[in-house]
Amino acid sequence: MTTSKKGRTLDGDAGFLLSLAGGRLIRNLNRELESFGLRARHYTVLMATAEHGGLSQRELGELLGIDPSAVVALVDDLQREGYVRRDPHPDDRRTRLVVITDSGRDAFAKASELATKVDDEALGALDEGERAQLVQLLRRIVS
Amino acid sequence: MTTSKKGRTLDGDAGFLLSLAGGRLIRNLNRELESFGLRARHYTVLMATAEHGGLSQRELGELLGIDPSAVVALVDDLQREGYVRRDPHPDDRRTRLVVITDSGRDAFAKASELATKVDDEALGALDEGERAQLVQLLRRIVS
DNA sequence: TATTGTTATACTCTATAACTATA
DNA sequence: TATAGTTATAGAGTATAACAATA
Repeated sequence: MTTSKKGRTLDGDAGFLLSLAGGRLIRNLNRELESFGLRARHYTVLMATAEHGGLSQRELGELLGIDPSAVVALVDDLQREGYVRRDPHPDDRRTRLVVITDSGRDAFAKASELATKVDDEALGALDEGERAQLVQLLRRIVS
Repeated sequence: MTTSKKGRTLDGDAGFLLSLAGGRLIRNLNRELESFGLRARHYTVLMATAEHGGLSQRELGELLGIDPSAVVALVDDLQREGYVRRDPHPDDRRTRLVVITDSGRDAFAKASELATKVDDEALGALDEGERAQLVQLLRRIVS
């Protein structure tokens, strides 16, 4: 077969493989977080606020790849649970800084354990070095 | 700081990075495929049927990580465009084999070029060897 | 009884536009 | 004029349950 209409294959398509793997991890994490009443998206917001104190909602959205309008609903949920606060920005009254609470840190620590379990299951086929390699490659793609 | 409530970080979370990268690639591909009237999902169905002749809808769904009920709508769309046929299974009258048409192969070839462009843009930070390495690692995760 | 394809349905996710209050 | 947050809304994606035809 020497025609040029070869196209691509499932197991060589990086985009397909990335979204297939990512989708699985999100579904599994959602299932684990169900007992918390949270979803994977809430977990990433907690992770971002635990890591960076006092992000604006705009910054949160950019960091996590979430639309600003969606950030509102996520922060609403977390605030209702007492996991984050919305503090006023000292210099700009339009901006609200999202700050994680102590209770939010507790929730994040517990959710992290579940997330680690999910990752370990999904990435079980890789050893430590390969896993670090994967994370490095992904980091360079998304940055 | 020696407390145990460290949790995880955004740039070390494989699940987060995978879904972030996968989401970007899908969005970019959807944008490119818009002129075709197709979405990324349709493209993966074409890819699967181009690669494996005569898959049942059940098999298609498993291969692509799509719910059987969603496969119905995708195949409907592609059949309406003349890109696939639903052939009867020779031995099982419940089953319908999804077969790509010549016109479907043409569409797939063109869509593949767009998908390659999208991948090249998204994975531009990686050289050929690193990209192959990434695909290999992903393949082991999803298999 | 179990399975394939299908329909209906509901819920989540994503994206856009419009509004408000501020800058 | 432009930006941060918000609201409303529509479209896409995902998941479940139920049904008909067939195994």
